[in-house]
Amino acid sequence: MLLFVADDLGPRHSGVMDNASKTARQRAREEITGEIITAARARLAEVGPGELSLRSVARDVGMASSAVYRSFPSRVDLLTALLVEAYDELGSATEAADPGGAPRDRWMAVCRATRAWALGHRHEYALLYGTPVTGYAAPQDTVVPATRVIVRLVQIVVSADPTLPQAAATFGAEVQGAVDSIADATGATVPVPDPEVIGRTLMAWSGLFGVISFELWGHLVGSISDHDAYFDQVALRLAGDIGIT
Amino acid sequence: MLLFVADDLGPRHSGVMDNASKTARQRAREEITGEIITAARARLAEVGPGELSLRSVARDVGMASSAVYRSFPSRVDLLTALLVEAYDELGSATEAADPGGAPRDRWMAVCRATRAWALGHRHEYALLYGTPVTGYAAPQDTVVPATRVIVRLVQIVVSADPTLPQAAATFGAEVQGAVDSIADATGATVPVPDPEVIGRTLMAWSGLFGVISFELWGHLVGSISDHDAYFDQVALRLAGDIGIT
DNA sequence: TGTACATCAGTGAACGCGCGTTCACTGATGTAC
DNA sequence: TGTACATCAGTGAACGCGCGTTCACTGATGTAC
Repeated sequence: MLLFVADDLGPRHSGVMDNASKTARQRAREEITGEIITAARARLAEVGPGELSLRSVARDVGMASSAVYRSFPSRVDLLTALLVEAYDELGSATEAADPGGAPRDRWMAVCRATRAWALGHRHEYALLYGTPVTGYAAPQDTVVPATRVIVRLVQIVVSADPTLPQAAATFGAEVQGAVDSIADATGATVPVPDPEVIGRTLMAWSGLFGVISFELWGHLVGSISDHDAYFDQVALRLAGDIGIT
Repeated sequence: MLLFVADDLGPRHSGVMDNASKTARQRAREEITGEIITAARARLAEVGPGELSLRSVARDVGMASSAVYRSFPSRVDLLTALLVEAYDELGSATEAADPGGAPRDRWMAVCRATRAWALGHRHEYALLYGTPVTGYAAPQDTVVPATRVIVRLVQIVVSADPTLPQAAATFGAEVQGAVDSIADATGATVPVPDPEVIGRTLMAWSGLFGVISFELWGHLVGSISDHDAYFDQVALRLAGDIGIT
């Protein structure tokens, strides 16, 4: 997964000033930047990220297309902002859906919430997990929200049982980068999980996105009649794979 | 998965005439259509399917853009032809990679071949399994090659053991569409597998595409250091899930 | 086998479009004294 | 508190681009007699 480091995306994300000390100009600026992002996300209900045009967004907001450049230096910066927002919203949605309690219930709830968000925001999902927009490389120096869901899943797996029931440990050193990232993301407030746990969670994670993508991109059409039931069965099986029963 | 039914895509695919009875015009026509497809696929080495333009292809072939319309009535028909070619090539690649013998070896070989093809043809992979190109719905009345890989996988699973070792049967009626499709595709030359086998294979199948997509779209960057080893471990685990040990 | 007409492949110009980005501008907001 | 200048947000026109598709055309290939 791509990991991001916070970068300056304009006042909206810098968040160092309290509202009182902001000038009217700054507040107006943030507001309009917010409107642009809102309009852009609304646009994503209709078209995919590759087709999202700055001009159409400007039109929806009711301003000259050139004015958008006061908030975003280019189209890809707008896309980056959308990416960050989407990761954050997905993160919030899954965290809100986590009921606590039995690991299996937590696991299923988070999986279902992820799918529900994807179904409800297909183009934003595509922005995050679909074919990357050409000419656009998600900047290394962006944000951590990309890790929110996986971090939560790892916690659930750990809460189930740190000693995984499966036979041999199969994930080792090649997963160390993920271990480090997650340690960073959780700010070491949580014991850093074992590479084996991370490896298996990562695998379940990509399996989860496999099913969701297949459903979303129409690859189940004609094969599966009850998508909800199918998804639940897959999610259950993924849970079993990582020692949640 | 999307299933296609053969449709007329011009002389190249109709294949009813033997070469002798074709006029020079028809042969020239097929040749040029082939050149267009070849050039278009070459173009897909550079840009994604959404950015593939008819004019760029015509330029590469060295003809007027309007001439392309003699072979394809519109841009999406070109895309459809590419889709069919790509499915076919992936199908051939995986079938060629199948060594026969032990189910586990066959399974791993087919999985690795799928990944290798994806890594070597990322934009064609994206055309098949990535975010669908906007405004483009793969026509219902197209081809069967989309099923070639999954059919092969099902055969491998069946060859391993028709009575799956796993506990409860979890896939039932909702998978009947897939059972029918696969029965159609194999032309009933093979006993139609159980819904349970199909369901689990389908699940492993989407898991497979989950890992491949994650790798391809850059979601493993910074987390996994050895992509080959990681993939093998995932493929092995998927094999275990469907009773291949 | 040769001629007369019909068919079709490919050309090149054109239409109309929407795009990202730049730029000189105006008017309003902010700042220093 | 008031004035003079600097800063900045948003405008509207423009640049240059590549796109999908259409259309009247020409020359070559095919067909009927």
